[in-house]
Amino acid sequence: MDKVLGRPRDDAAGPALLSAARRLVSERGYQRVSIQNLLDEAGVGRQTLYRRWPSKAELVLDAFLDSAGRIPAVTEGPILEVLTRFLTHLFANLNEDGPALRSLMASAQEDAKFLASFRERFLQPRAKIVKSFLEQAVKRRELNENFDVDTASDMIHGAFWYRMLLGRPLDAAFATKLTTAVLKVTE
Amino acid sequence: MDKVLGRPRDDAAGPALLSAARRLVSERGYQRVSIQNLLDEAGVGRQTLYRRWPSKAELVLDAFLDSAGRIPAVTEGPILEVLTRFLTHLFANLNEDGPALRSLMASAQEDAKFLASFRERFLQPRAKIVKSFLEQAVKRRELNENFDVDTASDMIHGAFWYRMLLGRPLDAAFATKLTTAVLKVTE
Amino acid sequence: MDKVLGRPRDDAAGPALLSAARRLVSERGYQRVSIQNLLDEAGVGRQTLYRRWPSKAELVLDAFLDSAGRIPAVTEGPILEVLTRFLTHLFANLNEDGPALRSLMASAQEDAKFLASFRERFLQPRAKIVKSFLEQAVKRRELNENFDVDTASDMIHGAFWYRMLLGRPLDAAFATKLTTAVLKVTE
Amino acid sequence: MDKVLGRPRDDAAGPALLSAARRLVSERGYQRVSIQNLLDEAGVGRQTLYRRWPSKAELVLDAFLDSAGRIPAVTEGPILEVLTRFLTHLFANLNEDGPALRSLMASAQEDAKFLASFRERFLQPRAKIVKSFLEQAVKRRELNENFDVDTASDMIHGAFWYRMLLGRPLDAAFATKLTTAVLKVTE
DNA sequence: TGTTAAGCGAGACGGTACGTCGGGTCTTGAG
DNA sequence: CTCAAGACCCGACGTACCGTCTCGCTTAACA
Repeated sequence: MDKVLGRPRDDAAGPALLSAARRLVSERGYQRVSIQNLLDEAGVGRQTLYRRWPSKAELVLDAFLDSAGRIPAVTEGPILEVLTRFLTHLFANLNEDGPALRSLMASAQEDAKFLASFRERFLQPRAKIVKSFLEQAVKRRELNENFDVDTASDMIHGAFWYRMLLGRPLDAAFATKLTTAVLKVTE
Repeated sequence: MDKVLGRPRDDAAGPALLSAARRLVSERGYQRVSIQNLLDEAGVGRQTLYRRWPSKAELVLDAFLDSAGRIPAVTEGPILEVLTRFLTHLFANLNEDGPALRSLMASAQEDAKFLASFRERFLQPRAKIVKSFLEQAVKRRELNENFDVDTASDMIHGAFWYRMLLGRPLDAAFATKLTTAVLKVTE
Repeated sequence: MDKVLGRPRDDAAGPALLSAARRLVSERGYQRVSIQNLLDEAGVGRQTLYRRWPSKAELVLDAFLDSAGRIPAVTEGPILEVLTRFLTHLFANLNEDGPALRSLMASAQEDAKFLASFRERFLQPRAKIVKSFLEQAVKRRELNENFDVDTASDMIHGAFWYRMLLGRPLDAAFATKLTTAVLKVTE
Repeated sequence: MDKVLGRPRDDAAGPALLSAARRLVSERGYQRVSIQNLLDEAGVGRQTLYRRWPSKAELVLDAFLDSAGRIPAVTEGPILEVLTRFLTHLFANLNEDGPALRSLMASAQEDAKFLASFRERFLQPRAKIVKSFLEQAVKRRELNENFDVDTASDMIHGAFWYRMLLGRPLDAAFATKLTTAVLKVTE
């Protein structure tokens, strides 16, 4: 099974492209990195990239996919603390990756296929974490059973993306204000 | 004192470009409209555009600037109604202009100067309307005096931009949910 | 050696451009043919032209390089006849290619590098033919051994270019007058 | 008659443009001087130029018209001397004006109307001088009565233009060689 | 003295061409 | 079948000129 004819794929090529993407996009910004730049940096041929990703956007998405992904999703403690801690860590990571994420969101606006990828692979997983926090809090009666988890999630992610896209700072203070405001809803 | 040397600019050229931009971008989408398309549609020379706007993005921003700007900012009635009414109208207008606005937000992510324009000329004026609603409600004790107007505004605009950028629907139902959630804060 | 990395150049593209250049320049004249016209006619991309030639002038030079090059350089017979026959054929060919050659000479006046190309690749080879005729005639004592071959060549080519650049006719009659005058020098 | 309504033309504007043309074209070369450069240099409006000349080429032609025009057409002495003296002076003047004249000849190749001007106003007058030398020499039996004045003139001017257009030197030595060769014809 | 009309500098106008750049596809020979 | 290399077609971009036009002002001759 799994007959593999011909020369096997170079296992190093993919990672080389991912790290090239991370490095160059962090340095210069998404738009100012051309595909040729990535190929040169990774020492890789053109087709080798297109064999693995359909576009620059998808490659860069993969390169930054684990951004803010290693956030310790500690569930213990009151929901206010849990959420604030999560957002604080999230925001801290954005100092580095924020610019790339903004560019990815921008690319998604002109390419429906990429928007779908971006939602499914990046945004929804992060939304689910927040929703699960809230759902657990509802379950253990910390939040009212009528609490609108979906809208709350939209408001949290919306507010943070909105500020990020506008180039406004995201810090611990804002994390606190945000969670406080969202959770007050059920007070 | 406002020296007016040389042939005066053609008063019709600017509007012609603006309406060309509005028309073409609405039809085909921002990315699929080239500068040449705009020139042809407006019947105008290349320099005439570059004399007035530094980029396609700035022109299109101007073209869609009054989008959702004619929304009846009626202040009367309870804040919940006022805000819901405002957002419902706003969302209704976005069926037409939404795609263009998404493209403008995207352009702003790769061009700091344009982001500044976009914030000052488009986003902030709209944010001010919402904030003034909330401030008036605070003043007349409809909302608690500790109500965090700024964060509430970020959550409202954030949630709506977030949904729009993700291609999710913006309708009256969401307007209601959103205002309800935000205002519950002071209950 | 002669490393051949990457996709080889399309052997058809160059000839397609050359024949497009020949066809269009002959029809409309050099100035009225844009680079885009050539690309469209040849069914070729922009870079494909710029990869092969640095300018329109160089391409057109190549296209007309063999113009008047297939002239039967028959050496037999008295020098007067040889030269007259050569010039008559040369002039006959210029009905078609004259306009292009005039444009090339014009282009050469504003571009030193192109002038060098034009001299080396077009003018000097043609000058050599005439000089060799005269040198052979000197060698076989048909012309005086003091005969100034270089100046004679300048006068012949000068007279013909001068008339051509001035839009005056070049016919068999002029060929005869010219050779007669030049050769009388040693009578 | 000659009713002159309206503001009279500024007598200084024409000369200002002529001298601007002379100065700039001598410095940078014809092609690298734009019409705007000429206007700026002359401190003159666009329409003021176009009211006087139909094109840059015509203006520059006027600017360099008297080039080599002040050559002392001394008729005395043997034709060889007369002609050599004339050409030597002519060539001496070309060190300065040669580049401009080459550009004018180039412009004439793409513009039939300008070619006519250039012939009539520049080339023919100079050709006439040479022809009159030769005709006088024929009249006084210094040259054979069958001497082909027209062809000789073409060869002289042709040879000198040819060398000039090819960027080859024009000096007293060449003047001598040229006249010697041409006049040998009747020996 | 006031009117008329052309000239003036300035600069905007519609066009056209240019050379560069980037994107995604295709095609070599080598591995 | 993959690899690096690099050619292919396409099309957008911003710049630079060109020759025409239009503004408010100036300069005379005419009324």
